[in-house]
Amino acid sequence: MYERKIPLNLNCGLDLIGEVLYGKWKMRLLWFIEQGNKRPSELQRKIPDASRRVLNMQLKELEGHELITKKIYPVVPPKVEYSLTDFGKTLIPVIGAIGEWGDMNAERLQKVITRDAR
Amino acid sequence: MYERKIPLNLNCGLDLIGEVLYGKWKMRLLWFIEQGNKRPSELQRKIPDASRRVLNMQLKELEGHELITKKIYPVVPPKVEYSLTDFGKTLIPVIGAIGEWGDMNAERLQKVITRDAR
DNA sequence: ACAATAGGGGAAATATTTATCCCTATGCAA
DNA sequence: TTGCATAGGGATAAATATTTCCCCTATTGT
Repeated sequence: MYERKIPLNLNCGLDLIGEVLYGKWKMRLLWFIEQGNKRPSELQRKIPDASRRVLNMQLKELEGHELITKKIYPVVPPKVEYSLTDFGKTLIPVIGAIGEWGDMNAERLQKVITRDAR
Repeated sequence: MYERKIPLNLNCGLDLIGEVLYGKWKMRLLWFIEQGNKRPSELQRKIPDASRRVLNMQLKELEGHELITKKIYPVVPPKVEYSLTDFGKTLIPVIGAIGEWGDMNAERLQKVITRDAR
């Protein structure tokens, strides 16, 4: 995959959750899966700004971290469905809280983010 | 600073909060500032794994996003104190929830993260 | 024969983020 | 007088993340 040069920090809860939740699209993936968008193509439509490749990679990582499971139906054309694990489900309220704060403060955030153009 | 090539996504709450909270150390910075560690050197001691440079940069971004304020005392040697803004304070419960989930699931997270060595 | 569908992945190029190194300045203590 | 603490920043290198491009699977329909 990729050999890390800088050791992971796994000291506190924030470090740990960061390891499984960093990745530009991971929270959205979990969120949309929870909402019933189980198939890869659905997820890709929900998140059109992400490249297909990266969604696959992040899905695989989420699976490796036991937050989702992948079910492959042996049919043609292929059919795949992702679901949250029980573990993954416990993360939904947290993601909900995060998104809610963002929504509640959307205007102000828009302003401060676009101000310094970055 | 840095000229972005890929446009920002600012569609939903998750995008927005991501813009202000991504950055390896930002959540910890906010957290520690809230705990009363106001001076840069204190923060650096609290987060020894981060390079000094990056902490400064991320602090500056947090300031630009109106989550913290910076007070410079005109003394020598220099003294600087950061504080959360009212806006920043509203983020603390969210960060708390995130860290708490990480702490609660620390063992399991340790396991799944280190398993695939990355 | 060929396109369309649905899912996936290797390799290389880009983008972005962090780290490293070196330099500024002042006052105090050993 | 050297060293340390305090705060900060430029330049550059390295690490990591994401995107782009192209290819592969197998079947069904035209």
